[in-house]
Amino acid sequence: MAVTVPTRQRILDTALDSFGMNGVDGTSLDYLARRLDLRKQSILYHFGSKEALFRAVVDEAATAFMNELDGVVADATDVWAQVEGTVRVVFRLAVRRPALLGLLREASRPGSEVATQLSGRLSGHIDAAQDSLETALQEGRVRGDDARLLLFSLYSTIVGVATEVEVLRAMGVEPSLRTLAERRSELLRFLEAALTPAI
Amino acid sequence: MAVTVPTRQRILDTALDSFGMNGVDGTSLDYLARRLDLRKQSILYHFGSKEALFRAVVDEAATAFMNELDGVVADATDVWAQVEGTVRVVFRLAVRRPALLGLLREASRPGSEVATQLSGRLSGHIDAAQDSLETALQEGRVRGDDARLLLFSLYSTIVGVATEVEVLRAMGVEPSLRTLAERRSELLRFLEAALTPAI
DNA sequence: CCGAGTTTCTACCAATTGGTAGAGAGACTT
DNA sequence: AAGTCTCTCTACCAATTGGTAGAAACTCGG
Repeated sequence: MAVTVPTRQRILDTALDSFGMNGVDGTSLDYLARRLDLRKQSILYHFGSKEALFRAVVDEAATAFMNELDGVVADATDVWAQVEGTVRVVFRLAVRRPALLGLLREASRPGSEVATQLSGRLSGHIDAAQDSLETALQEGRVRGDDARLLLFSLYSTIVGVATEVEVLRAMGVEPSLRTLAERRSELLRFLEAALTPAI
Repeated sequence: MAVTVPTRQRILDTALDSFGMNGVDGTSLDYLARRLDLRKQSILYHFGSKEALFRAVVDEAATAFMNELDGVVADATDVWAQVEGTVRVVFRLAVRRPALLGLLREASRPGSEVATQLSGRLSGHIDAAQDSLETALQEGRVRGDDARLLLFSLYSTIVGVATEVEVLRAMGVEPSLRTLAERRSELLRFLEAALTPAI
């Protein structure tokens, strides 16, 4: 049986895709409506304005991202397993849902107004990760001083390596499933070295 | 004596600033003209189209970025000194010319058409860095396998930590000169650990 | 079958977009 | 003084932007 997706959800999905791939400014309501085989007024009926639509999409993206991470953190026994899991999740998203990562990039642009909103939605996860990193630091299982800044370095590295495909191309590596896998294992060795305490 | 900057250069500077801070789609020619106290037709006289202006700005940004890096690489005696220098340069830019880093981010967006152009302008530097990293790897002075992928990890980490201010804010760290300095030393320890060969 | 939501539509709108055509101003050469 | 070259201007333009007003379909309980 053909399950019909509610219009509101279809709009959210298509907007997430286009906002993530072409940017918010690079996406017009008319373009979205065309892709959805709708009139833009129907979009405006569901989400009063383009701004409001963007905010809803950011919320959707934050939820999707958290859901992906949730499974990982639940299974993880120690910090290193959490790092490995996060890498796995982010790289899977880079393949299956690049628009999702693109949207996070868009929403976390310096000076972005939705950034605070995004922060709020993710703060729970961030705090949890920070706590477990803090503990590992105190017990000497991980190298480093400041848990927050260490977490920040980890995040920047993982997301950067997974998403900066154009920089990679500039280095003469054509993005593909194989080079992505190589990138991933190189990244894991990199992070392991960065986190392993000096003997 | 008041040195008058040529109009063409003024346009480039203002466009670099606005493209980097608000994005290309978020910058209209009229807005640029207003900031320059000009009519947009004058902008179009100097750079046939907005596309062409963007390409010129990318070129300008690539040159500026390379000039900043040049001094560092020239003085650097070994790989670690190069890394340290690159961190210094990128962090200085994050303070003094955030728009420049913003523009590189804009130009290196996945699927960007100017990305190839940017690559071309930076390929010399990339190759040089890769070579010196390759040598260090072979001599065992640095941990790792693939010089290209290692360089890519390094770049992603450095630029990410220097520019992802909204993510940092999400972690409860308000960006300021002091926290920037802390971020920088944490990053250096992080990178040092990641690059130091196992004993 | 009927009325009340709910949803999507047509018909507009003012403002803004990037871009063209061509006039005029200033400087420099001859 | 005349002509030429460089540059900035006014005057437009068609297309597109996000958004409003209100009519037409739907769906569904009574």
